[in-house]
Amino acid sequence: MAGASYPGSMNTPDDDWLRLDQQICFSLHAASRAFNGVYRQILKDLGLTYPQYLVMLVLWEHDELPVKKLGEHLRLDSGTLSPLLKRLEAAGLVRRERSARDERSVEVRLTEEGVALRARALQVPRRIASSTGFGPEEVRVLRARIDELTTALDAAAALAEPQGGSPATGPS
Amino acid sequence: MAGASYPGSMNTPDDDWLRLDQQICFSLHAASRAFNGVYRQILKDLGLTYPQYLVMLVLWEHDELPVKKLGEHLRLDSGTLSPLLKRLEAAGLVRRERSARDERSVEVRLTEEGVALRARALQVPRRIASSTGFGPEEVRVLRARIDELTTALDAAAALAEPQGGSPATGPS
DNA sequence: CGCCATTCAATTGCACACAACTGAATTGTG
DNA sequence: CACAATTCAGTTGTGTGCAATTGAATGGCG
Repeated sequence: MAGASYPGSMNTPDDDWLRLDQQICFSLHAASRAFNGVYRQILKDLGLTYPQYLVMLVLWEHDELPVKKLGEHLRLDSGTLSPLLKRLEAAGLVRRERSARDERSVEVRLTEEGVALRARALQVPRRIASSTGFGPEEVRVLRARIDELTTALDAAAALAEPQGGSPATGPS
Repeated sequence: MAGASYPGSMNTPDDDWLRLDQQICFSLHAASRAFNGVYRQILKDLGLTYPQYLVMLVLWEHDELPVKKLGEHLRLDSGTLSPLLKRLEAAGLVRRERSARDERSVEVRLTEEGVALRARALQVPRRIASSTGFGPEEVRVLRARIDELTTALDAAAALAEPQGGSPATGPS
């Protein structure tokens, strides 16, 4: 237990880090929820939640996909996707059927209704964009920056977690 | 097909917006969860979740605060904070007591244990920062950009939602 | 062929987030 | 003072998100 002594330290004190930390992690947290809130309002017309919309975006591009692949696109696991997909199925937007070739896998496929919904969804991005006041180019730049962050964070998480890698810093 | 062309307009077509929308909203969603994942690992030692950590950050700065004020700092409502605070209380980190001056209000106050936890939390921001690989300046720039986004989104949500202020009724 | 590890989706348990509502306390108004 | 509107924390219900487990199906290996 290192007794911290710091009163006159010239290094960035831990206290300041704690404040800075609050700002970046809180900023992203708040931004995510703000986005969620705007999407919630706009998607209400379509009867979709924000994560359900994300799933539909993927399906509109792929039309048919096993749950596993869907999870890879969205970085979500079956614990999240299974109940979500059941709701989409109950809403009549998708159909789920076990693959004939591999009985473990479940194929998710759009219904006609699900395909048709895309036409109404085409307005969503424009309404979102006008909410942000950002242009296409600004959006692109910001997205690239955020993706860098995500990539770095995922890499760090992968180093700390799995059975293969032993963290040098044990919990003590 | 849906290839509606806008003769004289260089506007981004709906299809492109949909694709771009997929990327930006997914990016932010993924980044938020990636952050959550990294914090989860680091905070496990402290016995805190990420939102609980955010609450503690505020309390370490204010020491005593009514639930309402806490919610304003974090943009969270009592539906989220009440159970969260009960868990922090069960963990012995905070105490909740009805205000004497206003019986509607509940004052949240750190216990000695809660205050003491701050010393262990001082390492967290450094570990997060190293996970991102971003320097302080990069973090500042990105944060500013994200905050712009949040501000714009909140403003848009406020216009669309409230009871009195329908867009038509809005002040010109 | 039989056995075992792996791969899937689904389920369970816990913790947010948020809308909608409840109920108690306070404030504003006459 | 009485009464209605407002403020505040708490509760309920729905929908993620994730860790851990379950159970069926598959593939590899001898």
